[in-house]
Amino acid sequence: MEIVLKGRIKEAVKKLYNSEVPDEFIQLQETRKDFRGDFTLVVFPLLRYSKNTPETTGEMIGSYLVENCSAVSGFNVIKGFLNLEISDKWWLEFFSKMASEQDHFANCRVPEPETIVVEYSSPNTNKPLHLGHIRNNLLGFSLYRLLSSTGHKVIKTNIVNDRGIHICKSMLAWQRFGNGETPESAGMKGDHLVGKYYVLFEKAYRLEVEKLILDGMSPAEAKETAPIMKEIREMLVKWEAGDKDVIDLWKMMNSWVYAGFDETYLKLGVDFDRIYYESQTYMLGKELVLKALEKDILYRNNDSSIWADLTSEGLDQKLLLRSDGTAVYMTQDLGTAVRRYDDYHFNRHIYVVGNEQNYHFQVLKAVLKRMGYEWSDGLIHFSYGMVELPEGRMKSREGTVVDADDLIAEMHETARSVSLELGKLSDFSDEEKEDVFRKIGLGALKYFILKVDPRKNMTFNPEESIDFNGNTGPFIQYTYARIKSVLRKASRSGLNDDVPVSFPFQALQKELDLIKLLRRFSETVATAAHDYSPALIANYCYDLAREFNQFYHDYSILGETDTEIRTFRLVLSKLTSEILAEGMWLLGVEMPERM
RNA sequence: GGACCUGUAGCUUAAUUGGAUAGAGCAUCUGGCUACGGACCAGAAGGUUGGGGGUUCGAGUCCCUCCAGGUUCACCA
Repeated sequence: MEIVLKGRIKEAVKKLYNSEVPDEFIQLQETRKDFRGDFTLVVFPLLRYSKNTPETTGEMIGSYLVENCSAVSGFNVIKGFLNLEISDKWWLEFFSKMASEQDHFANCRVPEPETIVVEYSSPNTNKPLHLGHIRNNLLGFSLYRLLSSTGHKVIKTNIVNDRGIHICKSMLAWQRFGNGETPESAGMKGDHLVGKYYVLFEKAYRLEVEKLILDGMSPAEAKETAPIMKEIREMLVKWEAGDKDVIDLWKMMNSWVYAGFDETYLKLGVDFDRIYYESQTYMLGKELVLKALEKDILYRNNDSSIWADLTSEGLDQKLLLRSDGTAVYMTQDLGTAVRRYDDYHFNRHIYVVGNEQNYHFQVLKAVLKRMGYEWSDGLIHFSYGMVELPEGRMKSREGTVVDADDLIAEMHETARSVSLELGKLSDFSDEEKEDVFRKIGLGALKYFILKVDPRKNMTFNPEESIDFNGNTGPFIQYTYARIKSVLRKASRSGLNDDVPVSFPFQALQKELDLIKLLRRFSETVATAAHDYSPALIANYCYDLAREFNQFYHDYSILGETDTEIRTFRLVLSKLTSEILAEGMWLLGVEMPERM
């Protein structure tokens, strides 16, 4: 519609003022609710062609459109805004077409699909997933659905940080305090068990440091010389040397963690096409660095560590290999990027990683570019804000981390108690009930996280449980369930909800509002995919659910005696439920048929 | 100190990317269930968009400058 209107407006300016207007001067937008009309043309940019007042220019273009464009039924001009009214007939025809389409994403497909790698999750194998990971996973997964819905080929990947000194910590603590404990014997999820030993290590380490300080050592020196720290370093050296005992222990404990992660991923409803392990890419990174050194892209320091000088790009010196020749974080990320390009030849590579690593990704791009990889322009850091608690950042050492599994369980529990209090689902079996509670609890959590601008830090207050009223996932799920209920009742009564070819009656305001909102779906999906913004989808779904609720309260659906009007309302309801489900699907939220 | 990000009602937040009177939810107050589901709807109250300048027909949005907060600048990952 917009395209047609824009063309006509161009035509109008040409006829009326004998000038060609560039596209960006034709600013067409949806009319605000408080004004009469459907689309609004901002006439200010056109004044240079009309050489007239905004009001007169608006009047002239408006009259032209009413005469020459059948869809435009009227207009009004307020200040410099030309509000165009689209005929009900046009809206109803549009609605019929949309309701009969099988694939609601058809209109948002991009003309040239790309291959896009999305990396998300990126856990460490020394502790369980927490609330920050939940945000990461939900954003990553939703980006995948958004981008693939617009026609791109998207590969979901994960990079597992499975090597390094932090991993050795839980291994050592398990050796020392574990007595052969396993997830089975402890009755714990594997990742939680390993996390427990990580905490035990930190405790033991702190004790040793405190003792040394008491003996008169400086804090810095104490941290360096604590015996347990020494053991850790020895263990890391053994790991890198491939010592059988250490490697076996590492493999065993990692397998526990992976089993635990898999369980959490399954509960969250996210998955991956390909998992990369740092332990398998850091060697490639080392090779790349050494090769670049030969080409004088990098330089070697006196102590034989290797650095990149990025001062000409406005960045600092960056270490790429330690003096002892071992790899750092950046080294392995260089290796991972190159390997992924070899694997997929992506057009874009999106890293879903917290904003604390903004600098890291600037450097990563710059170094790859310098090494001659032109595709590094396609690396995108999707940077999101931290999840904080009311008292500040989550600190694993202080035990203030909100555990992912615990939170999911709590949401499920809250959904259960709210539902039971409302007396719902009394005819459901226990399993059916639990499944619905799970969907609602998870829906509340996902929506709560995805509806906010990813760039912003968000605070999560564990004391106040996530709302189920207002702008929330359950509100949208509820609206969906209610529509489904109406449709069930209609089909039991043998009422028709097929798409009629035309609606020969005058539609009411709320009905038109709903149709207008439905029309915006494909446009919203396209924009959200382009801007990497699941929040846009979330807010759209909320608007739609709200609009439907108003419509629902104002007008009878099943009680309407005129067959055509009732059919129309049934189809309208059905289409709304489909679009709601599609939108929430993009966010990874499941919709219960009843709740 | 350098770089980057954020600041909108008491709280959580939106604003079609520079458009009209800044829009919602929570909390507070008022009204509405014999209609197809009240996890709802309607209404009231709540704002100097952190402050100040600038750009123009027009600024929450762009530029400058302060203020506040966060992140980062590691031979941690």
